[in-house]
Amino acid sequence: METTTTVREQILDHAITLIMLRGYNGFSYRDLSSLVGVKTSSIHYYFPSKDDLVLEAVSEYSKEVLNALHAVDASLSADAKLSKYAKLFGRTLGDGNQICLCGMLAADIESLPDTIRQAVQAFFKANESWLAKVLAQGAQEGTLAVNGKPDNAARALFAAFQGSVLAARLFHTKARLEDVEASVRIAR
Amino acid sequence: METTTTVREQILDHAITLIMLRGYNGFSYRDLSSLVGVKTSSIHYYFPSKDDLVLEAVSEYSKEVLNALHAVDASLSADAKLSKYAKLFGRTLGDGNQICLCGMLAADIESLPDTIRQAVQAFFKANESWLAKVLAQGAQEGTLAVNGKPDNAARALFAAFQGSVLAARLFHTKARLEDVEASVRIAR
DNA sequence: GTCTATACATTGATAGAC
DNA sequence: GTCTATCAATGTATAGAC
Repeated sequence: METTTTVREQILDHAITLIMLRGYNGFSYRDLSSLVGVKTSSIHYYFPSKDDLVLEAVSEYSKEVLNALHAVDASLSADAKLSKYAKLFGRTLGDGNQICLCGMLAADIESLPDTIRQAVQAFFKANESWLAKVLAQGAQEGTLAVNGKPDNAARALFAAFQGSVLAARLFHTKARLEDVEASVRIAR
Repeated sequence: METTTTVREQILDHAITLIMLRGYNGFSYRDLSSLVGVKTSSIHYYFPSKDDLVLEAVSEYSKEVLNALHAVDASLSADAKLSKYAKLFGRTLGDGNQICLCGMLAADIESLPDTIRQAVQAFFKANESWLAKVLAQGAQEGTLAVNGKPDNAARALFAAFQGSVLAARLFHTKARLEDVEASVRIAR
């Protein structure tokens, strides 16, 4: 099957990859130009400013991740759901030393306009709320160790995942992600 | 008392602040030039390349933070030590939307030479090992909820602190740091 | 040590031909 | 839509006078 990929889509995909690798200030239209094979002026045709491009990158990335979360089988046990989540978070790491796009942009947030901040905030909230449900389920099942209220614990857990991909890439090991998973899983 | 501050120290201090605010690719010698009041060529006199400057920034920052950790009263209870740590982590936030310098550089790590990677790794390890001791103490005292081995839990906890300062700045609230503290503190 | 002057590449962005 | 051509601004860095 032949999948048609428009130039616009290629630009956006490579932009997402580059942001996850080097951050907002670490890639340029020229980088995209050589990756996609069109001139920088053509990129400006699709995305007039860099902020336009990044905002769309956040939207696209968020859509993909949230779709993946929604696709997790609701009938699974809480600790199984958490494993899926950890795998999702670590996937990009192995392929190319990338971290979560929204975690990266959170680091770059002081260089970015408010529109992007809001989009990144929305991504954080969606993940935290998904994790809160999983933690609540895990507490009820007795499969996950939840200290305090699920909402608070979910925010702490999401932060731990964000921090752990940073460390995983820094140390070239996925073990850091497993540490986070282990910190809430009840040993059997 | 008159504290003499050399130009070199001023450059380094402002560099640390700027890295914590905008990251490696988000500040320039020109920024430092206008902050310190010397020309960029003078900055090159002290720090020939930007990487030299950043490496020294990591050393200086690490020294300060580790000194602060060492200064925490050893006779305190584990949860009191954890409070001190959280406060330490959140301090820079309030003053100017800064996050941990080494957390920021971990995000920028793909743009940096290996010397800096090693320095950032050392900072991570030192913090994780300090936290591991606190968690072990807390488990014994019954003041902290530690799931699994202290070493693993400490890495997860440090990641949570790193992630939570990102979120705290993103949402303009220190509550995210308190969530992390609450996730390990046993309610009384 | 600090400056002036400058080199030289890269950056995001625009105008206009095709 | 994609290109060529060009822009002004910014980036790190160096040479050499004082």
